[in-house]
Amino acid sequence: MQKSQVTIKDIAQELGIAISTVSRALQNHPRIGLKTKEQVFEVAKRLNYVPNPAAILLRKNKTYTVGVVFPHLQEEFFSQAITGIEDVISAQGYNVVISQSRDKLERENRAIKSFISSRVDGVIASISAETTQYYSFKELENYGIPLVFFDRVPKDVAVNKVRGNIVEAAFEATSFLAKKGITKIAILNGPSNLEISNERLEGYWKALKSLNLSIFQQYIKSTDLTNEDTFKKMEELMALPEQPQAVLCFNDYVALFAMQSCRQKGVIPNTDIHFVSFANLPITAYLDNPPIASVEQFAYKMGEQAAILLLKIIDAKQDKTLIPEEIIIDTELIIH
Amino acid sequence: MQKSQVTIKDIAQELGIAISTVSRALQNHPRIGLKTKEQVFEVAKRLNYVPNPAAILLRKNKTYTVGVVFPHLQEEFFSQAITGIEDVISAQGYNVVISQSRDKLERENRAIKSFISSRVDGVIASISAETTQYYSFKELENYGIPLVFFDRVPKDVAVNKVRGNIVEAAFEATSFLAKKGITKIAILNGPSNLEISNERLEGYWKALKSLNLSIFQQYIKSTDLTNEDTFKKMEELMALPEQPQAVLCFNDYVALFAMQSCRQKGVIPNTDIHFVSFANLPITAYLDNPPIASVEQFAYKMGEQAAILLLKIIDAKQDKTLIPEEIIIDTELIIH
DNA sequence: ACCATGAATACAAACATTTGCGCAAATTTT
DNA sequence: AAAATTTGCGCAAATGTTTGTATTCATGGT
Repeated sequence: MQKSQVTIKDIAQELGIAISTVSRALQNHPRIGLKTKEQVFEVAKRLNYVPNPAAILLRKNKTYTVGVVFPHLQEEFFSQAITGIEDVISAQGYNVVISQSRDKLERENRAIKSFISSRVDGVIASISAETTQYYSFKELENYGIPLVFFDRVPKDVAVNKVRGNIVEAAFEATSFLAKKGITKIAILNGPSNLEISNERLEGYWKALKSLNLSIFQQYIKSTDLTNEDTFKKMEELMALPEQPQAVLCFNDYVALFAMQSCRQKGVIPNTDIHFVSFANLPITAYLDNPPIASVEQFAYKMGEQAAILLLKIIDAKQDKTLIPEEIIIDTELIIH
Repeated sequence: MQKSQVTIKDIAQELGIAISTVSRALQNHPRIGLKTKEQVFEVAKRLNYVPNPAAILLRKNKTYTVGVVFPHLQEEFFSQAITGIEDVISAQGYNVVISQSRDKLERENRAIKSFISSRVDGVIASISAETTQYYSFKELENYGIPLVFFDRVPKDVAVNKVRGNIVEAAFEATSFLAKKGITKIAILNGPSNLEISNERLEGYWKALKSLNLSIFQQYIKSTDLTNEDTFKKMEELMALPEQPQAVLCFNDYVALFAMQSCRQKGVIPNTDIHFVSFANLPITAYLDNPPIASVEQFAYKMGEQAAILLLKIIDAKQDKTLIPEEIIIDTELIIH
């Protein structure tokens, strides 16, 4: 009972017409008569015809597939984004293939290589914590595969990107703390090769500056996003002679881990040291003692926008005049 | 600089040999001379040749792609499993395309239809909370597409499945509570069309029985896994004249939400009412007050096993004598 | 009666690859 | 030295679909 062998040839034979006529009929081509079309559709349904994607792909040179490479699926920020991407993409008849870099450059490169050899129509990428050069992404460009960066984007202007308004968000978050009368504010940032880390720092810096607060170099830490390093950097902050009263964390996961680090040292999170972070993930809703505020980045919406942009580029692929686009999604500081 | 057009024809032309020779050389066919092979590989590398998957697919009728349809990516249990699947699958040169059913039957059906029309080589599925009939899955079978069920599996014996030893786990979890001297143990289960719900109930039931504890019908509740319903069912439990002292929850998410429900009513989780759950997700590591114990199901390992099984079936596809296999992964009760 | 027009359909090439078969030349066996 | 086998490679068909061009047939205008 292998139905999969039915081709347009079978339909053509059944009706005694040409293969090309069947093909055009199925595509609703205007040059095919109405009755012929009806007959074709009837037979197609009866024989349980399913078009062979390989043949279509071969002819059209299009896979109707987009690749997504993100650092982690486990992080809700990314899985929410994927949901947004999937919704948009699949509504247009495309498929999504997902790879995780696990913040390793080597895995990221492998994923992209695989995208190239499977000839995806486009790629959405959020670079790994290790990525400092963009060789693989240049390869994509060489093969003419459209690319949209997501959240973790390169500094480079000449690329398509969808990102949050992080500088503004960090400014707001820092100001929020300062307005509570807190003056000793530290930042537990991400790795500096990620532009979103620099943006956080910039917003933090601007806020302190505008409020005439002094900036201490010791209050500025970066974690490589591993739990161990986050733990260590938080300990360093606590060990300072002037322990900070608040910490602005790279994201909720960093915040949660930093808070654990606190507890181990007998420091009570959000009482002794206040935490504010980025992402505002649903899991924080389950906590009795979440960060006192978190920047909502609307991951789902960001994903949607990235997908829409990518599809737009794919559709306009022949148009070489297309210039790279940057979409910035506004954030919102949520007080818990 | 569109390199993507390089075909074996170009390589053949460059070397002045036949296309078929190039094809065989690249496949390391024994009938091709060593020097020819070397030349072919050299030119292939130089021209940056990438095989066209569409053409291969068309000839071989194989996509080197497997479809995965899971209820949610957001749930760490599933994203961990996907990581396991991805690791195994991609090591064998396959790709993974992922769809989320969001616990909706209609989305599940759509995903499977899409898998059929994109001609995936196999499917791994964890059924939605709504699934009671398996029409779509039967379709897969009709098309001869191998299928492995994962975690949320049908009762049906005649299917391939990978699942945890849930009856045993529920028995252990319930016994654990009883041994603490707790006698009034409720269960906040998942929907009854999921076999894993029934298994939990069975283990719960057996444990109470073996300990000579009585079973109260009011202590047995099912949630449809939406937060609202979980909330409601937990409230019902609390409103009972004999409030339970402990609740065995379907999974960590249900537990966390039930615990929130407690707090709203002024009931202190794990003091007034103890919680034990399934999944033992990493997020519980971030909580100050997690369920007192959780059943580790080794999602990553389960994913690996499912992928291994699926690949095995794909490889043995011609062998019609293959009988459905059931892989059971042992669980472990983790005390927090 | 003749040509132009247009509709409806047929023909065939093209897409990139695999593979059965065949044909030489080279090597081994008798 | 003839026969048999092996080695190395080319030819061409086949996979299922799309699409440019050709063909047929009828209609209508002159």
